[in-house]
Amino acid sequence: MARPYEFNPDVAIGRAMEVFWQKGYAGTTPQDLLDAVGIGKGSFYNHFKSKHNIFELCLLRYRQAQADALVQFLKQPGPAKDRLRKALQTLIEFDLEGPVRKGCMAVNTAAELATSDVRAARIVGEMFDRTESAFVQLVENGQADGEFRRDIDAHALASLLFTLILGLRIAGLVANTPERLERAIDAAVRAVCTSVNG
Amino acid sequence: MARPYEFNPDVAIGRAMEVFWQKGYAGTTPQDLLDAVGIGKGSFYNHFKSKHNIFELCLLRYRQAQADALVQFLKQPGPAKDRLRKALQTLIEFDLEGPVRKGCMAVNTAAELATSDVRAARIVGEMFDRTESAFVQLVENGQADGEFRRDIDAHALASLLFTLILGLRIAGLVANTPERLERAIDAAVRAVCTSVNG
DNA sequence: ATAATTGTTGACTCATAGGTACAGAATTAT
DNA sequence: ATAATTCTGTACCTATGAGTCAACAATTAT
Repeated sequence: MARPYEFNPDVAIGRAMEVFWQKGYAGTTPQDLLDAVGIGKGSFYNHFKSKHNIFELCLLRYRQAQADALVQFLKQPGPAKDRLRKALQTLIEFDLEGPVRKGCMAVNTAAELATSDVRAARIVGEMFDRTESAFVQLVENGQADGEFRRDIDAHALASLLFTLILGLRIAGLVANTPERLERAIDAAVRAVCTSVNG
Repeated sequence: MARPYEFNPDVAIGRAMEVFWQKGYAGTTPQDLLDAVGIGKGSFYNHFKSKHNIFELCLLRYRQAQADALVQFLKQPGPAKDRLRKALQTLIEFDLEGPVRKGCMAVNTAAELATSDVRAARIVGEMFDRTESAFVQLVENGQADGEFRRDIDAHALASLLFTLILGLRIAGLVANTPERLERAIDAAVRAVCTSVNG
């Protein structure tokens, strides 16, 4: 019973997300968003209320997409150790592909806004919690199969691996070559898994 | 042969550094800096040229201070394993103390500016390189003494530990409790060191 | 066809970002 | 005392940030 949207809000959020992801919150201007989304200022503020509001929507979208991707990844068949290595390897390949290093939007947001934006910090914190939980699963699987060492608590190993990922994503932002990242991954997998020789 | 400064530029840089550290580059306004430094606009731009220029000075100052602190720390006597654990523990205590979570200025800068500011990225990248090198030393010591496992290359272990630190500093930004961080530290130390029972 | 409702456009606003320019103050050399 | 030099405070400037508002367009209910 009214005029319909001329744009798809979901698509708009996806486009805006890319901008925030690359430029950060403070670094993104309304004009950036208008250009990316391709609508006028009136429409923009009519639908999204404020810069901060659309930012939250973008962050939630990012979290959702990442959670899905991770679950998807962990569903794969095969030994836990292989899945771990593959996950980490895929991650740094993603982070290092292309000329522009966006890193992880959640990590970037933590660095920029954790101090000042309680709502953003909460969203990121919950995402971190969920992600770590997914790793607990992986580790428990790996321990059950004897691939991961059992002398260290599964939660502790998961925290280690998850925290390592956060570090990888920061390191990837300034890395010129993948070497450091690959060294870290290699050491992590070897340090966390039992050594099987053949 | 001219009017002397009415302020100490070194002190000014230290104050400005605190502001950038907490609010980020884009999030810091000229007014923030003037308030923190306590000088007028004319003086400010006369001495520091531009916001970006003083930011670089702050980042270099931060790097210097951190490098000194780390070297200082690694000079301490005692087993490498203890120094490692103490270093990590001290780090998260620093990051979690007080109500405001500033994190690490280099990490925050990487997250905010690595994409867009080549000069800042270089400074941060060099700082990362130096820090990792310091860890190589520690690991080699530890391996020589039989405290650290020798089946993983010292450089790889150092990369792992250094990357973990980056992750700890991100995780600390949104952590409500130190538990996750302590779990990660505990797992890391145990995964990297040989187990000595008694 | 018209009313009611909601989307769209673009002009407009106010404050601030990020600096510049310049007049005046403090110092040293002479 | 004065000149030369450099610092300091303040007014000023332009562009943009972030958003509001009013007129107009498109749709559905009746």
